[in-house]
Amino acid sequence: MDNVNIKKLAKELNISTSTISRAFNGSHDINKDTKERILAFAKQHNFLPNHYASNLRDKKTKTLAVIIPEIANDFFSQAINGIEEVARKKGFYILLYRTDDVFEKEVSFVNYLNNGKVDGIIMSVSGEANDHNYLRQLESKNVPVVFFDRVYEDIDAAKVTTNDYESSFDATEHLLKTGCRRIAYLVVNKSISIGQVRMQGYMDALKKHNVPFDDELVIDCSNDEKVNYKILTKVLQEIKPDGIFSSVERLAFATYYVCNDLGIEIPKKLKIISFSSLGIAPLLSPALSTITQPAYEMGIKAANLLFEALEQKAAPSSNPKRHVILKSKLFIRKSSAGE
Amino acid sequence: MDNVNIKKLAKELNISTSTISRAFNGSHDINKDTKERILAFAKQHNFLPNHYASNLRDKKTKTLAVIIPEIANDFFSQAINGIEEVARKKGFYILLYRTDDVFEKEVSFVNYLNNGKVDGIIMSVSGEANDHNYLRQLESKNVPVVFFDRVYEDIDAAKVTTNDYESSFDATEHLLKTGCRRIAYLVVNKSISIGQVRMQGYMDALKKHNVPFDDELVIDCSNDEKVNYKILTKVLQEIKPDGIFSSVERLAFATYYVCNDLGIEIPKKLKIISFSSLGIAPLLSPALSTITQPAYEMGIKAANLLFEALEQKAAPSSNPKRHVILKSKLFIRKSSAGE
DNA sequence: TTGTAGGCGTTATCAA
DNA sequence: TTGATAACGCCTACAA
Repeated sequence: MDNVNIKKLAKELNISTSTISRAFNGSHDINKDTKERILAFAKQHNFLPNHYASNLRDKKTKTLAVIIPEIANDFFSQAINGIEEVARKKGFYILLYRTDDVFEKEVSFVNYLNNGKVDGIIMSVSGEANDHNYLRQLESKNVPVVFFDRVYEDIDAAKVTTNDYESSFDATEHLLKTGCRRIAYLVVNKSISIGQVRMQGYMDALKKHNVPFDDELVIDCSNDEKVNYKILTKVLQEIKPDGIFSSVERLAFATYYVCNDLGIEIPKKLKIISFSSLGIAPLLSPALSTITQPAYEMGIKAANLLFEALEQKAAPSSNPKRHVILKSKLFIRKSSAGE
Repeated sequence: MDNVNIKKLAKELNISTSTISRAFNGSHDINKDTKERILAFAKQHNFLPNHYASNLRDKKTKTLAVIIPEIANDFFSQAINGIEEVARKKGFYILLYRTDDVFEKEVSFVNYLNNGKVDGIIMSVSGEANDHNYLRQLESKNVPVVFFDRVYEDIDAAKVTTNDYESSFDATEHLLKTGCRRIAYLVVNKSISIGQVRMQGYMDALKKHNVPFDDELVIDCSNDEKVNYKILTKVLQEIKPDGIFSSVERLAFATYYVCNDLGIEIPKKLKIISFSSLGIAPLLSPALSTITQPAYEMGIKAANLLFEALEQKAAPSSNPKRHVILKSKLFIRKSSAGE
């Protein structure tokens, strides 16, 4: 009996398809013995109701999409862990998509999802001042979206972020207190909201301490490691900052490499602090000071918000579109130590 | 016009559903103008053929499952990148599942997939001397499986691994040449095949250099960081190895932490080398010597093998079940430097 | 080049 | 407690 389906099973068992269906769907309108007999026989024949057929009937996919800029990154991989955790408990599947920070990929993938492929979407975005209609179309199809970390302000969806402004302010202030006066701000994409918020914290801390803001010290980097290496080499040689506040982990690493090669001592000649979820930051040479976001918890929270929205959809009452802000932690280590 | 489907579209356009279907499936049996008119109208109404309905007809899901022990790990996240890369080009979706190295989760997830949910599976396994019938059932349903890195030898599927034996041999020999005589082998699960192969390389290198194998130096660790910390503290204090060969990145990090706390100097008092895909290994204090597997390439290769199998299924001719072995690279850094 | 119609495998409704 | 049946949305063989 190849390619078992509910009909063949029904024939074999001399029973109707509906009863079999009931056996699999936890219905109580079924005799216990019948149910057991069916499940045993089904197991023996390696049968499970076809997921796609069920979906077609129910319009529930039990699947959610996770769209993120990168996977090989401690922040995002920990966030995925959190999402996975929740999804698993709910019996949901996870569809993963990586945008490489390319806005067009994000758009094209979201558009693909616009056909009932998933029940909901969790994403960390890759664009900013763009046309976000592709997301509004999802709304119109009742596919809830939850943003985490990198969000679009103009889209009315649930959001999970961290207290980026405060953290940036504190980190910058910390560098100032250790004596830095020329603090470079490293960013990958100045224009995205998260880059802007973090920069605002940086600027306000400077202001508070009467250190003039210098445009030259805002270093716009790329996604290409080699390009970043060149940019940073030039910065360290020519602009000569005495402190680095990196809004992205990757750029802190690049700075370490450049310092190694140029023989610049950290923290003696240059102090560094960075947003980073790297677990082994204490093991770096020197140990890296970090602003560490609760990546795992953010994933958990984002998933929970999504499930709230999904359950709302079933029984709408309150507004599940909330903005949750979790706190990052500042870890001061050797890389930004004072004398 | 809410909940657009092919029928409503047909009515609106005064055209049959088949023609619309043709417009979306690259059929050539359709007038160019008609096609354009349909696609334009569909786009305007935000319509895309329902994925689940198409699948039900075609029995093709355009989806593949990736099952791995962990996500927040440089090796696996890079491998996912490779898989994603290939899948994207083929227009496939990726369903991600993490087992946490728990065999039961692997079994239960694979069983869930046994209902036409995916076209194929790529996995790195989490068990060993177990009953693998749950995988054989997939075979019987013609769902191809490709293993990478951690494989089940007894399952006849395509496999992608690295030259673990050689690498382990070389790494151990390297430690011996720098003067180590009491080299501890750190492993998470001795019994899984990859742990065994790596250990064999270790043992054979010892033998070649006439260093007796000491069972006490094989350290079986756990998945819990705290437990590992305790185990390793005890090992370093009581068994006092002069070299560490770690089969898993995580355990090398744990060793670093313990050495920091016990004040054991690396590499002076203890030399370390580890399997690891960590990009910033050179930035550790001291820089970590690594055996680095081509994680990304392994992902690419695994995905390619899977697609070969899928295409075979369509037109069976040769046997796509192959075993590809890629080479790891040894990077000798400060952590295992001689005097 | 286009249209008609049946069926993919499941489940909910209704009737028995 | 069980059974018959229609419908979910799409695609393809066949007819026109």
